[in-house]
Amino acid sequence: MIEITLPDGSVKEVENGTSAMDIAKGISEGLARNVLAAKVNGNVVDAGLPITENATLQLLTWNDKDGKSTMWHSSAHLMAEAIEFFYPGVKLAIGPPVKNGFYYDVDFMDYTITEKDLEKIEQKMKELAKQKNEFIRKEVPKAEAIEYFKGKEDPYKLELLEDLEDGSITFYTQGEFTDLCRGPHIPHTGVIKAIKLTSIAGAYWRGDEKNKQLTRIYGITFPKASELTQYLENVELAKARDHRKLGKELDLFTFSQKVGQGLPLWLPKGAALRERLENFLKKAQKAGGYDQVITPHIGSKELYVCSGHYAKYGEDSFQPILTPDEGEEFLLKPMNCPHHCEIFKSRPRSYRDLPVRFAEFGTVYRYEQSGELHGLTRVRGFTQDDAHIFCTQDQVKDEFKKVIDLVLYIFKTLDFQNFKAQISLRDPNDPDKYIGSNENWDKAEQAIIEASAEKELPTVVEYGEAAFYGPKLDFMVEDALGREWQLGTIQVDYNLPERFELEYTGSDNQKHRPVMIHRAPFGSMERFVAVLLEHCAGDFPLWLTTDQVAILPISDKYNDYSQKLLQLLNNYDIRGFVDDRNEKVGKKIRESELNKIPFMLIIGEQEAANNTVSVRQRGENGDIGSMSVESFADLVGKAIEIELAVNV
RNA sequence: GCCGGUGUAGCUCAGUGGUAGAGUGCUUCCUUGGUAAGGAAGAGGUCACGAGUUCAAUUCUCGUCAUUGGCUCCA
Repeated sequence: MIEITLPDGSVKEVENGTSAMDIAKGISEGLARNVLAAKVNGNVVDAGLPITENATLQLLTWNDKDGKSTMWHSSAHLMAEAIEFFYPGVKLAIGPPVKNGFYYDVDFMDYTITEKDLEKIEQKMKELAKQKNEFIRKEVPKAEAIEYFKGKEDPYKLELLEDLEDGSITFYTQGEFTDLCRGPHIPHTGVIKAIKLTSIAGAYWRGDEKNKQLTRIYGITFPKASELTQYLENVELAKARDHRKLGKELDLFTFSQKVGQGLPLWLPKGAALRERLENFLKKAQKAGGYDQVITPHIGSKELYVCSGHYAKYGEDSFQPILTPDEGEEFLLKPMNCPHHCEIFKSRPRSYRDLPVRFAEFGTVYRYEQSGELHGLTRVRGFTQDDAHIFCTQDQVKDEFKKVIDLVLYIFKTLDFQNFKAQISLRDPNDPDKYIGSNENWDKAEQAIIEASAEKELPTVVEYGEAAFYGPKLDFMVEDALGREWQLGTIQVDYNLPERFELEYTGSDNQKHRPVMIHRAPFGSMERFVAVLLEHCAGDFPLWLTTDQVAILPISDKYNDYSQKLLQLLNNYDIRGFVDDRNEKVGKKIRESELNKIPFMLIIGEQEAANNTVSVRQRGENGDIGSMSVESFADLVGKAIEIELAVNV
C-alpha cells in the first residue's frame, strides 16, 4: 500500500500501482471525466500512469494551466495524425503547446499547403477526436526508436533522438499515429471537443535561420464548443483595440509608402497628445533633478567608432551620410548616449556635481529588419524619452530607486497595473563576455536587486540577459494581442564612460570614472503611445485626451452661444470643439460617444437663456444635469487634479 | 532578411477577362431639433506600381513596393 496526499491535505491509502485516474474515479465519475493529467510529486504525468510510491497528487483539469498545456500538446499529436492522413510521407519536426494553443512544425516536402487546407485538417481532427482514441505510452530502447524513424525517413526526429539518453525515450500512440514524445498526454482524444486551426507560418528548424524553413501550423482546442466561441470573440475584441486600428480611427498617426516603411507620421491630434505626454514627463523630470539637453540627429562617424556602435551595427544599419568633403562621414544617430557623453565632457566635473542627469526627447533611427516592423511598437525612426545619469558607483542604487519611482508614477497615473519588471544579470557561465570589473558588476547587480525589492516590484530575474556593458531593469507590458513589449528601461553602463574616458575629480583630488545609467521610462514615445492606446482602448484619461469636451448645439440658432462657450472653456485650459453640423443632437451625441470624448455639452434654448451648460458624460453616467460654465470648468479641473495626484 | 496572406472611393469592405459597386464620411439642399443614426441630391477611384499573356487585364502570370500573421533579430 502507498499513501497519496491530496491538495487539501487529506491522505488516501491505495494499492501500489494505482493511477491518478483510478483515484479520480474513486472520488467521482464526473471528476474522472474531466481529468486531463496529474501532478505527482510536482511532476506532470499521464493520469493513467501507475503510482508506485508515497506521493502528493493533484488531479489536473482544464482549469489548471498544466491541464490546458497537456491537452494542447495532445492536440498537436492529433493534428499531426490528420496531416499524415492527407499528406503521407511528410516529415514532422516538433509540436509543443504554447501560451494559447499549440503548433506543429512540419516539413511538407513537395506538397504545398495553404490556409484553405486548414479546414479539411480541422474536420479530420474532429473526426479522429470522436473516436476517443487512447494515448498509449510506450518506453522504447534508443536503437528501436532510431530504427522506427529511419523507417519513416524523418531527419528531424532522428536529430532529436541524438540528444536523448537510452532508457529515457518514450513513444505515444493514438489511433494510427505514433510520435516520439516525453508526454504527458490526455487519456483519450474524445476530450477534445472544439478545434480551430488559426494560422500557418514559416519557422526555422530549431529556431535558426540557417536551417531549413518548415511550415508551422497553429491551432487551439477546447473541451467545450462554447469556450471556443468565447475565445474567438475575445480575439475579435482584442483586434478592436489594436493601436493600428485605433490610431487611424482617432487620427493620431499614419504611414506613407513614399516616406518609407517604419517611419511614422504623427497627425495633429497625435502630435498634440504626444506633446502632452512629453510635458507630463518633463515636469516630473524637472522635479527629479534632470536637466534638459538637445542634440543633433546626426553625428560624425568618429563618434560611433568611439562608442563602439559602428563596429557592432554599422553594416546592418543605415549607412553613413557622405558630404562634398572626401572622407567625411556622418551617421544618423541610433542612440543619444554618445552625444550626452560629449556633453558630460564639455567641462571638468567634480564629485560635488554628481549625479548629473541629462534628459532629451531624442529621435533615433535604427534599421530594423523589414519583417519586424509593427505599427508604432517597432519602427525605424522613433523618439526616446532618454536620459543619462552620470554618478558614482555608490550612487547607483539610489538613482535606480529614483528612476523606479518615476516609472511607477507614470504607470500609476496611466493605470498600468499589469506589468512585470525583468532584472537582467550576467550569464554566470560566460563571465568574459562582459566589460567592467567584477567588483563593480557585483555592486551594480546587487543595487538593482535591492532597489527593486525595496520598491516591491513584481520582478523576474533573467541570467545572461544583461547587455555586455552592464545589468539592467526592464518594465514589460502586454499588448492587446498578448504580445509582450518592453517599455521603460534602466541600464547600467560601464562601457561608454570607459570609451569616452569620462572623468570627475573626487574628494581625494584624483580622477575617477563615473558610472553611466541609461533610462527611458516610456521606452519610446511611439511604443508607449501604442501600448497606452491598446491599454485604454483609446479612452484616454481626461488630462491627456485630444478633445475633452464636445459642444453640441441643438440647432444653428445656438451656434454663436456655443462658440462663446468654447472661448470661455479655452480660458480654463479645457480643450474641445463645437459640432455645428446640421444634424440632430442624437446623432452628434452618438458620434461624440464613438469618438470617446469624455464630456458633451448640449446647448439649446434653456442654456443660452440662462448662461448654463447641460452636461453629458461619456459612457454609463450619461446626462448629469445643468450647471454654470464655471461649475463645469471646476468639475473638469478637479477630475484632472485627481488623475494626476498619484502617490507612488 | 525568410515563409504565407493582403493591397478596389477619405474609412470599412463587396465584385468582375469586356475600363467598377455598397455602407459610412464629404459637399449642397430640405428640415430647426433636447441626450446614441431625420430626408434628398451630388462629387469622389490610373482597382498599389511595373512588365508579360490576351483582340481585351482591376481580374490570369511574374517582378517591385507597402501592409499583415509568423520565424529570425532587437543597441
